[in-house]
Amino acid sequence: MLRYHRRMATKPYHHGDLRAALLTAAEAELADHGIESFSLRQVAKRAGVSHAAPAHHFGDANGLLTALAAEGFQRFLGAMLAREASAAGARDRAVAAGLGYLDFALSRPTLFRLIFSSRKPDFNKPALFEAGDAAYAHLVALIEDLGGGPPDILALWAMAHGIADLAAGQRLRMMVDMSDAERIEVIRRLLLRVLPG
Amino acid sequence: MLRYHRRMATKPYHHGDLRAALLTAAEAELADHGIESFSLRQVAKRAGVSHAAPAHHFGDANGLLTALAAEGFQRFLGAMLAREASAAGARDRAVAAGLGYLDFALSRPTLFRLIFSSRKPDFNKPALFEAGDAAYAHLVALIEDLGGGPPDILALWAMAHGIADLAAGQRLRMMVDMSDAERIEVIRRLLLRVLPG
DNA sequence: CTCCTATCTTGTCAGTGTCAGGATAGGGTG
DNA sequence: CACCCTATCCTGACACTGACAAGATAGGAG
Repeated sequence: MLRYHRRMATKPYHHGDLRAALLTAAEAELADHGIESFSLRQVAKRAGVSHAAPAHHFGDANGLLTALAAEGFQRFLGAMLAREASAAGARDRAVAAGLGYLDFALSRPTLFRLIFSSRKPDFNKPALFEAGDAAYAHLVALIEDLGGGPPDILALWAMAHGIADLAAGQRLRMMVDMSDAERIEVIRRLLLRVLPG
Repeated sequence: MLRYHRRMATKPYHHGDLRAALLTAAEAELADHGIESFSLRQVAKRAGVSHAAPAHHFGDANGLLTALAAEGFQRFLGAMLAREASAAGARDRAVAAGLGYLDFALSRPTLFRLIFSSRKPDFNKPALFEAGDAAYAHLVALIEDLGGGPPDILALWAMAHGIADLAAGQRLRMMVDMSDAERIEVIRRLLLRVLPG
């Protein structure tokens, strides 16, 4: 009884929404230390919970990263859709998607790496597979609206991904010196090079 | 004396060329388990040496990966040059470089990831910085031979890198079904889209 | 032959992921 | 209301990891 009241005064035994809290903590840890130094215990500590608490919600560390990757793919698609909202016509929409692709890579580089360059997430897990598939399906739809085929899909995807991945890795020194408007204009022209028609 | 002879019968105390042996062992470990599960002790075990032996040659784990990345960049440049050897003209040479870019990513995906998508290597270290710079300088030279400028450099680099990174991550299902000749022809056309002129 | 330095080993420490077993909360059943 | 049942969370333990300190060994310089 006494222990009960002392606990209630400080912190409840049951978190309430630990799963979501762990996901946000994991993303923060990922952004701070990178995927390669990712620590499950640090995530638990950041969420204010014991080191074994995540196991019940995600199984193991890869399970957490798999769930985070699935959520990341949704936000990745959201970043593209956000840019497309202010686009007129199929051609402009495809370009906007490419800009959204880059937006995501720049604003959340480690999440971008988790999604595209990590072996940790399990892509056989339905939640992640479907999230990734939805993003790809959207890309396909964009090209089909332009009357393009498989080679055009690959062209747009590779160009957008190449720019995004190099930018996420800070390999494009030439771009940090440019203003937002300049950068957008350069990327726009690059994407227009590879679009069909 | 007795211990001495027993040692010589099995394994010498001094390795002879441990530094090189550790680099090859590290690359093998990297290919087997990926960067994110890379273990310095496993590398030492594979090289048949104690777990603290690498420290003397590379300082810490990141030091080993930095040295490996520098060597990787040289082989990366070598892969491009190998393709360019059988090319006629500046235009064909730029396309060949892109094919070599992909060759490297497909034959050594984890080394490719170490070079372009990892935080572990220290790019301030001269050996690595210069190796990476040499590869970039070669790319610049290829475009300048074509009379292109900075946007054209970015265009070729982003397209080649996008294809290579997606392929290294096994994201291009459409390409595994194709023959080598088909794949080369598709990539060639993609690269020609972004070259100037 | 002696010493000196580079090289490699052994031993130890804190930190990590995962598993087993125990504690707690809250809801459903009698 | 009393009971228990399940999901949730914690504590403790184990093997593994990277890093450091101190000792052992080899081979060359003097």
